[in-house]
Amino acid sequence: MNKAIDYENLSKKELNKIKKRKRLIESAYNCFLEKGFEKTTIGDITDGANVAKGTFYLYFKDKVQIQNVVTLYKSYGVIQQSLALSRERKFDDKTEEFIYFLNEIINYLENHTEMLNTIYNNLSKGIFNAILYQEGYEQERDSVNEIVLEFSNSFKNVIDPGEAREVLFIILEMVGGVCYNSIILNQPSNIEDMKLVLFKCIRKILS
Amino acid sequence: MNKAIDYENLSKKELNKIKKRKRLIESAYNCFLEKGFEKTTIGDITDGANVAKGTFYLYFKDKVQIQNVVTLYKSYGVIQQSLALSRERKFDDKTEEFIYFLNEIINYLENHTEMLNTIYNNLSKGIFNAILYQEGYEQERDSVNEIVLEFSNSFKNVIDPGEAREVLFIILEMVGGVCYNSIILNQPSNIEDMKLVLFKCIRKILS
Amino acid sequence: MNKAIDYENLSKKELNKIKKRKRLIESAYNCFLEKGFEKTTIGDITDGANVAKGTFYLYFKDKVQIQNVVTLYKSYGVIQQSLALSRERKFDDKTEEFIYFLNEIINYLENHTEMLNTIYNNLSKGIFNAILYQEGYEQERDSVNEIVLEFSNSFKNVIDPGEAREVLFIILEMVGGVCYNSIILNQPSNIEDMKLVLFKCIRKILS
Amino acid sequence: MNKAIDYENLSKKELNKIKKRKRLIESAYNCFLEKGFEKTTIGDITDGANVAKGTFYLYFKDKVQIQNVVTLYKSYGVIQQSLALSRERKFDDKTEEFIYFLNEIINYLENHTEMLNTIYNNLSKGIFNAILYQEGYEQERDSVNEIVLEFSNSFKNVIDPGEAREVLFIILEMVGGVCYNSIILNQPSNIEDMKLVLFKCIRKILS
DNA sequence: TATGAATGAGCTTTCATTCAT
DNA sequence: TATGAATGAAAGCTCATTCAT
Repeated sequence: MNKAIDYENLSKKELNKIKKRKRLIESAYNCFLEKGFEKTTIGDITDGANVAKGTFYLYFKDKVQIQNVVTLYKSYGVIQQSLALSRERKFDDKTEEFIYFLNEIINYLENHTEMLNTIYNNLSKGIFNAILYQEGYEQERDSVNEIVLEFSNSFKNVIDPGEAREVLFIILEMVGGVCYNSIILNQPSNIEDMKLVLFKCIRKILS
Repeated sequence: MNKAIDYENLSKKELNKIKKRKRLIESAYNCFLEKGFEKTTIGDITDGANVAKGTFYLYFKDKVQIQNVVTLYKSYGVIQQSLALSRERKFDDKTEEFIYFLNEIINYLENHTEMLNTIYNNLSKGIFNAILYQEGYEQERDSVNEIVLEFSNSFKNVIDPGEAREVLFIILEMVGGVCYNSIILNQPSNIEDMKLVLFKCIRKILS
Repeated sequence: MNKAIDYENLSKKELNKIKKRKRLIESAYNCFLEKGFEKTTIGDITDGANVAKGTFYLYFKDKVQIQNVVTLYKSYGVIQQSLALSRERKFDDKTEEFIYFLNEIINYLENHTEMLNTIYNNLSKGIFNAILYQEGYEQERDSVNEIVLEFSNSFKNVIDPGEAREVLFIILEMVGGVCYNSIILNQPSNIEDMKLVLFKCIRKILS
Repeated sequence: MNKAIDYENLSKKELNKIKKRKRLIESAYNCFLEKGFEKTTIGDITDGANVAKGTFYLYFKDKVQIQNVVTLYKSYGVIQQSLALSRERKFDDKTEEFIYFLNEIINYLENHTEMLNTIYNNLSKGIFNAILYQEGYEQERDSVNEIVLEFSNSFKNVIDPGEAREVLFIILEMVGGVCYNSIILNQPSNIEDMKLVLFKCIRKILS
């Protein structure tokens, strides 16, 4: 069982907390999209989530933390979706499945530049980096661990399981950096050209 | 005489005001680059310009106005520089000189994406649009008028001088829009491809 | 039951809020009397009420709003007091009781010209007019509604209950206008002469 | 010669200063009537007088001083006008002429309650009191001295010329106080009743 | 846990007053 | 004298954060 959170054994109370946290994250995401990070007040977020202002601080330290979580949360959504699509295809080769999975992430971001502009102009703060290892991101860390485990298992023959986590993060950081610079800034060149090189590198890493 | 402001006949006092205004604009530009628009306070701007807080309001109505002026000001800088480069080349053909001038603007923006990201993600608010005709932008308007005059003279045989201003603004708005969407968003395609089409259109307008 | 606010069923917290609001109103009243409206700062009001400056804005939108409420509040006090005195007399005739009530209001204002000068030179803004129907005056509106109800019941035989509110306000506006002009400006003549005519009119309305 | 200021021997420059001062006073008067004392800024006053802001401080110490001067100035205007009317009548009896003069002042104030409400709710600060003897009111003092001199001459048989000034001021203060309280506050009774008593007192003083 | 009233630091803005020219 | 640019104290108002209930 690789579920980090065993939803079936959670009490009603605990489920309620998780739901409330999710409502806060969704509300924050909508507010950030609508009015931007600075113009969004804690009151806006709690109003949108239908909770009292004080409740916010039971779930998040401050506005910066929920911004990070929103980024992580939305990143995680993209990754989950891309993962599902790659599994559907029932690849024989794990490497090709993984490349397909990365390609789906990139496609998604290409088609959702509004995410790259509002939330993901902090893409480097997202799932791909060190925030995860700080306090206050326990729940997100659990979610990410599932993916790490799957990656580790898939490539246990080529990647030392003790280093699988690091390799995955290096790869995702590469993807994230390339997406932001290429899609948003067109630097150093367009995303199609970048993908060719990127995937060549990744294939080498996984061989 | 196409100088809008006759700097040589200005009193010391008037020169001082222009300098102080420039200091405020430069300070605001630096602050916006460093901390972003929202995080920048009026105090930050006046500190950086070495003037008292109240002084800000002698020159600008509020933070939004100085942001617009910063954009205009920096735009104007780019345009001046591009204009100088195109003159240096001593073109025989006015159209080719103008195209070269536009190309230099585009090159500059390609190489200064930080400007496109901080100031110029409001490119449409810049030199290319209607803010100029509102109150509070008198000085900027003067600067822009010089360029309009030169354009009008260069193409008086093909463009009705009474419409020269409008034509120039249409062209600059085309350039501005293309730069923002192509360089920043890579939409609809990369800037090299866009330039070919863009210049073809402009040549037709000026023939 | 004609109590708009059921004080007995209020939680301690709600009672506290009502008390705090009252303290702010009393403090504002004292400040306005002492230093006048313009010279009074929000800080003066909150200092006098022993609360933090920010707290003011939990109860009132701005200084103009609390001024209106002070006027309403003090008006309401006068009306309550006059109402009590008229009930004490145990009139058989409702009209005479009502005239007596109005007379008490006028007597009070004659003897408290300082109120007419500080607060009530905006008498027309007081209980007698449309502010009550704007947002932000909910609590005052409740208080006034009690009086309307009593009036409506007393004269249900001569005044259509659906119009009782309007009739009462017309009468009070007459009284307010007459008091201000006659007591303060002695226009068109002194208050004793005015009262005779005024009460004659009102008796006709209620017959 | 009872002219305090010899206008014919003034240089053009000095006349100009007097005119400028008058413009400031008139502008202040208009502003105070329009927006009230507090809401009026020094800038409003100097704009209305067509002078620079700094110029204000060459003529007046601050806003309070010009308010006093406006009061004095306007008071002086009323007194001059009333004086002219009383002279026109060519009374034989100096006392009756003086009473007539006072009556004209009162009539004027009755018919210009807007002055009593804006400027003259500080009537006691006006011509009738001690401000005159402070610094910064030299020009106004000169104007008042003319009137004192005339009064002193008229009643030199009944009033010790060394006390004439004081007696006149006592009488004017009586008149001022009565006007304000009776016209504005209707206290202790209406102005017609008050006048009878007032004039009886004054006749005794001058007999 | 959840609430929302209370707080006060910190921001924007105004304007009386000064002072170099 | 006259000017008006410059100042900075002081006001209004917002909002992240705390804490008693």
